[in-house]
Amino acid sequence: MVPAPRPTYTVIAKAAGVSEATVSRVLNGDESVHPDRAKRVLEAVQKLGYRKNRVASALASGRSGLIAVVIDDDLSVFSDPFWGTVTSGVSRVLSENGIHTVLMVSPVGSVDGGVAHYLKSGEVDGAIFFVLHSDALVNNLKKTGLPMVIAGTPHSSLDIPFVDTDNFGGAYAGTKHLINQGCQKVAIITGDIGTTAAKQRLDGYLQAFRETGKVPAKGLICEGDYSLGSGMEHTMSLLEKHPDVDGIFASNDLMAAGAVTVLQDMGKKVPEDVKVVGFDDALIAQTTRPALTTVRQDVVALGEAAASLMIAQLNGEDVQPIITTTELIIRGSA
Amino acid sequence: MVPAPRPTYTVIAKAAGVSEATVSRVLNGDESVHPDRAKRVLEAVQKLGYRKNRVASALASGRSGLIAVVIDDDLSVFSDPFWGTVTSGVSRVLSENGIHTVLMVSPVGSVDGGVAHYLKSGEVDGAIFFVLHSDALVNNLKKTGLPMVIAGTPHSSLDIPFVDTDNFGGAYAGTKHLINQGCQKVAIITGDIGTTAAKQRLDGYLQAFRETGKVPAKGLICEGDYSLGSGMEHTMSLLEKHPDVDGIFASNDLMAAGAVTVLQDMGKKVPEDVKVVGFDDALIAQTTRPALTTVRQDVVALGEAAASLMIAQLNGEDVQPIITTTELIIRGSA
DNA sequence: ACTACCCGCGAAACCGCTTTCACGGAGTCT
DNA sequence: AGACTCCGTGAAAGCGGTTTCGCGGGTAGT
Repeated sequence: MVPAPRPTYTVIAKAAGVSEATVSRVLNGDESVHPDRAKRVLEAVQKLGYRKNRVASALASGRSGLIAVVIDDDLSVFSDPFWGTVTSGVSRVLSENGIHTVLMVSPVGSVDGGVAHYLKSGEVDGAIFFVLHSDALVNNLKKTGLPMVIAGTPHSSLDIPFVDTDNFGGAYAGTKHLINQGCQKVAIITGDIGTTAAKQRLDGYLQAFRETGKVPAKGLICEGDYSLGSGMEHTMSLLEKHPDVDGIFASNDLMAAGAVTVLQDMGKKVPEDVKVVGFDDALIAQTTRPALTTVRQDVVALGEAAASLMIAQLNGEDVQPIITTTELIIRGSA
Repeated sequence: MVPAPRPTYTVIAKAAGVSEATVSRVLNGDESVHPDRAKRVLEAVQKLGYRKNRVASALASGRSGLIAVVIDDDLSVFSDPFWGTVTSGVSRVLSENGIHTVLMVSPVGSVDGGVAHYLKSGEVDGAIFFVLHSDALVNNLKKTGLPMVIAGTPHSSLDIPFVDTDNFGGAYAGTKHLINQGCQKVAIITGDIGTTAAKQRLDGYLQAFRETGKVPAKGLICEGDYSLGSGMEHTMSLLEKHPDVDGIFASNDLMAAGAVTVLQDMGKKVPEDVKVVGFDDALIAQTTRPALTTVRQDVVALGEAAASLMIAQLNGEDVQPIITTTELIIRGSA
């Protein structure tokens, strides 16, 4: 069976007794059409069940109604619920504005790869980047005038709008909490230090540390990579080199969970002997025993902020970076 | 700065000394063009850095090069790493085939909602559905001839290709393992029973149970919803009503993790007093103590299978449903 | 050598919508 | 009353490809 042929402007125009140009005006919210005619058009649209062909519309207008969400990585990032959640926040806000989300999960290595081509091809009206490993592409793309938003803080200081969690403040608060609870020797297990978020969290830790008047001993700063395994390994070597560690700030909950597990395996009690603070308030924070004290970030809000920054740009508005606040959630681990 | 205007067929045709029609033929792999001319075209394309405008191409050919991934739900589903992983598998395979993925995260309630309109509008060449709560839309869409793939088993028997994990077999194996380990009273915490996967897993459990010659006591079947919280609650009430439960099969790892946590909080030892088996082999399965014995499903493969089924359909091939196998991963919890 | 056929290729129509441009009529100004 | 603006509107020219159609020349058949 042949799918029912969809009506076109020609049909609507005829039915409403106006020209196609007028139909277009009405359908695009041009105020200058006489209300009576507009009404006739709308009725015809209604009656004939007309729906605009977005492809044709895109070709003629140069606006595709599509925004790319580019995740600079492979499967591993996306299997992290974090980005899934951000993405769905983005998708929801955009679709409320009649824009669809095109997903691109791929390493964005070169300025000349497939993703770059696609973004330059004008097929999308803008791009939102997650987990940028390098600013090269974004920097290059800036010249094309493509509206962009970066989720996470860019490495270099580009004047491209971005949204990010207050990593510094969150880490500061988390570390401060450990200190306030009486910890004398607080270590940090950082995330992948190639990411700005990890650096910022480290800075927050250092800041809190400095305020105590002490200098963080070497060896208290362990460079992890956000994985469960790295949380475990670093905790283990930490206990060897610094058996008197009594506080660990982990840059995410997964590593914090790893830390708790190892600590307990090594006979340390949490939080009595060693206190642990995580970051994210992921689900896992609730399943460890004791449950994790952690720095909560509002992930959905992050996605929504990214989307709204994009919408604002598409509307030609000036935009400022958005930093979302964190909240210290106190549970059993510290 | 104005973005460099991209060359069009007109330019390429002129440069290669052929007609636009020939350029189109060459670029679409029409064999009938003389090799020499084809070569000239290709050289011109190369030299001028030509890239086809997919929008124009879509309008003229009626093929958009876009596949929709429709997730019939709100944010909650996508925050589950499971679907994020499937999605990235889909996205990768599709993009290898020059197709982009449009993401739609939205309840697909009606046959007449926004998502339905979009899918009917011809903007996408096909649709892949996740977490279908109802077959209504799919059934309706079938008439339009839109190629579709369902990830997960459809509720009714539609002849729409689907990909799914062997839920029944996995649950059967998981339950059987509990029984083989000596469990006398095995309960199940199901997933959202509105999903076919949850039903199939329940069936697998029942099958294993029946083979023991016993009938599962009422109250041993707890209707959960895949959330951590429901795993915890059901385990709690289970322990009240059936203190002698010695095995729990949870329909996913999240609930299994909740179960383990609660069991331990209530003073039960896992696996000595109660054994627990999960499903998915999600990351969380490795972070509980003891780590979860669970039924692993290959999530990436599922996404890839869905994508390849779609590609096959687009190529006009006949396709059969794909059921991917599961594997019992034995860890500490059972 | 003459007609019939096939094949590679270009001209031109077309996909469905947007947007420029110019026109006619109403309203304004002198 | 005549000249001038302003405004709503339709005709038509694109947007950048794809595809049909038919032409001209080469091959084959008789």
